[in-house]
Amino acid sequence: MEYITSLLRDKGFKVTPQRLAIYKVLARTKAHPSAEMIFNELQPLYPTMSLATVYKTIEILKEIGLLQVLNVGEDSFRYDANVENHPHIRCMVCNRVDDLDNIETAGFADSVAKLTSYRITGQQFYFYGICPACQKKNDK
Amino acid sequence: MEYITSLLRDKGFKVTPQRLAIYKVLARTKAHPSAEMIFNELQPLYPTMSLATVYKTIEILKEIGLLQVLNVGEDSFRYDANVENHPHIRCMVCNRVDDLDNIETAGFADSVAKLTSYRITGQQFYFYGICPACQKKNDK
DNA sequence: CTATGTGCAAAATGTTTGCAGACGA
DNA sequence: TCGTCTGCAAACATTTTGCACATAG
Repeated sequence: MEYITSLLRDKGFKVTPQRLAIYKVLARTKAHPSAEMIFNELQPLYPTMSLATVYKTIEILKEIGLLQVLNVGEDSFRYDANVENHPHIRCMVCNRVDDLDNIETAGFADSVAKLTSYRITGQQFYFYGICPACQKKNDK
Repeated sequence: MEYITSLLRDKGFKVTPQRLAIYKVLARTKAHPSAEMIFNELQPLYPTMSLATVYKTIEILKEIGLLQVLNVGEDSFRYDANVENHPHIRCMVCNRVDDLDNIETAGFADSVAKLTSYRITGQQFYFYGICPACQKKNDK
């Protein structure tokens, strides 16, 4: 948490309560919230904050490497303060998005580079399915 | 191409010139076009076709399993008439999207299922980088 | 002939932008 | 104090919807 403060300053951005609050929401959760989810969560504490501020802050956090952007096939983007490369899985019923740690995905980039002559800069692995909770609901 | 005709009819959809034309565009290309790209390509031949028709047709083609939807991190979706599961790679400079055949991605789903208790229904692997052509341009 | 499809325009959704006043350094 | 940031409203881009007319079967 002190990290974001000095990182913002180092990169020439000002440290504001809004920016800290938005990052704190992301850092605390594993729910991979969208901009609107972040906005809603902050409403009680920061009733005057606008969605535009959320988007502008996300842009900065992405730029300084404090979050990564996810595209799980919804209309909106989701954000993850865990910037390490790891796969994600979305429940197509309740739309929750979970991390998949413990899945080995390194090594792909090299073979892709050899196969295509692309210079690889990133990767995202997404899985889709039905989460345990939604499976139970449907069984009833 | 005769396949789509009978498939549409079997599923209770009517066969129209627009639907055939849209599918033909998708079936012929490996460029993974967006709705607007499809629309633009059909403009000369079908000047009265509307974007709404493109979207409605895409919805049907997805439903009957003739296309898959891609999310390569852009604001719009892209579509692929190759419905087999295969990874994709996007050039972050020119935004072209290429197929990655010859990359083994099966086997993941099983270990994900075991690890998470999700019932897996699909997966998408995306790579990001710079394509050979754009690398050359930048070197100059 | 009838039900479904098309094309238009309007609406809905998610995101971005411009700008006046607020505030961090 | 000065330059950046916030919050608002308007603009934008993509996709969806409602409806009158057209058309496949």
